[in-house]
Amino acid sequence: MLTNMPELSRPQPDGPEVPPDDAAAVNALRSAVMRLSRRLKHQRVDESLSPTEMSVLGTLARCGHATPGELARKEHVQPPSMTRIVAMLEAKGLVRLEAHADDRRQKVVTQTEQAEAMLEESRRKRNAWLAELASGLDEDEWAKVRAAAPVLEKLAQL
Amino acid sequence: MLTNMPELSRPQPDGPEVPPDDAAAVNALRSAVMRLSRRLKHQRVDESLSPTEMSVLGTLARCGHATPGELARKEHVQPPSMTRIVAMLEAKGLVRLEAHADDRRQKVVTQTEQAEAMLEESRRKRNAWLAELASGLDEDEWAKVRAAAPVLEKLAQL
DNA sequence: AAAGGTAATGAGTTATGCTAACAAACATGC
DNA sequence: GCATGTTTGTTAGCATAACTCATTACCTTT
Repeated sequence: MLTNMPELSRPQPDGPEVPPDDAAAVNALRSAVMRLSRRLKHQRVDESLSPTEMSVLGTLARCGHATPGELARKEHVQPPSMTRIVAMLEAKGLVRLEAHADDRRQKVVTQTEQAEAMLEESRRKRNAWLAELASGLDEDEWAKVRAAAPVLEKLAQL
Repeated sequence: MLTNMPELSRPQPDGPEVPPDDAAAVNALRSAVMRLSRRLKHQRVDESLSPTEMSVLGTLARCGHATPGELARKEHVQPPSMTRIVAMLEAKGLVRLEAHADDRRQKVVTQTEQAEAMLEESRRKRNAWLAELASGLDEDEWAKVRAAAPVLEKLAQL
């Protein structure tokens, strides 16, 4: 079923033709992403933290620090939304805002130790949720998800 | 639940609860799903149709017809939300509501030809988007996504 | 020094889900 | 046959979290 592999990575898209297999894949992907995102909303560690706020903390954990504008671009959110999110996180003591060294317009957001602890708890809860979901998949299916996860993350950043 | 897990921990059985690989995978998956869902919102064919409404149309295209309650369960949405969505779709002429044959409480939702045409245009636009995204992935990466897409769809339904 | 561009923010609006309460149609007890 | 409880869909009201537009502060270029 997955033996044939159409060539997607040709540099120039010399036609809007897309193999039907890929059309079905993107169809399934879109539907699954929308429904999964809805369910993920209910899987919060802290009820007072929205999924995007959690995602920002995750990004900060990876990047170390970032300006609000950078965060907005990474999360695909408009700058005003990020302003509110950062303000909320600061009010909860999860991030710290400092002045930018070179540009006083910008600010630098860094996570606090409290955020690190919360992320650890979040990982535990996500793992529990994962274990429950994984019981509905066989090993082969889960292997496919695991292989695709980093690619999906890259996809979300493109 | 953890005991119900299939053999997820292959080579290193000494992990704490969940193998680190899987923890990283679910981490990446969660982040990617949230961000992708946000981007998908901006990839609408018809600006006046929300992602969930599009998803309902897709479900109808697969199932042929369904009652509002069935749709609510499939989309993981509460019945009142589905009522509003169906009403919106009917107002736009994309679905038709008929009386249920056996149970006069229920209604049957079917898509119209107009919806079929819109879905076709939607596929074209999604394919264009896919082609653009695919240019950022190499062939191997895309193959992983394609293999995982059906599994993700199953995951969303569990 | 002035003009224009960029970063962050404030205010107000919109979108989209939820819960609670309700009406109509079915199912089951006597 | 009728009363009682259950299921289905709906209505109303509300909460959240995003958006757009406008404003302020700061940088950059001329």
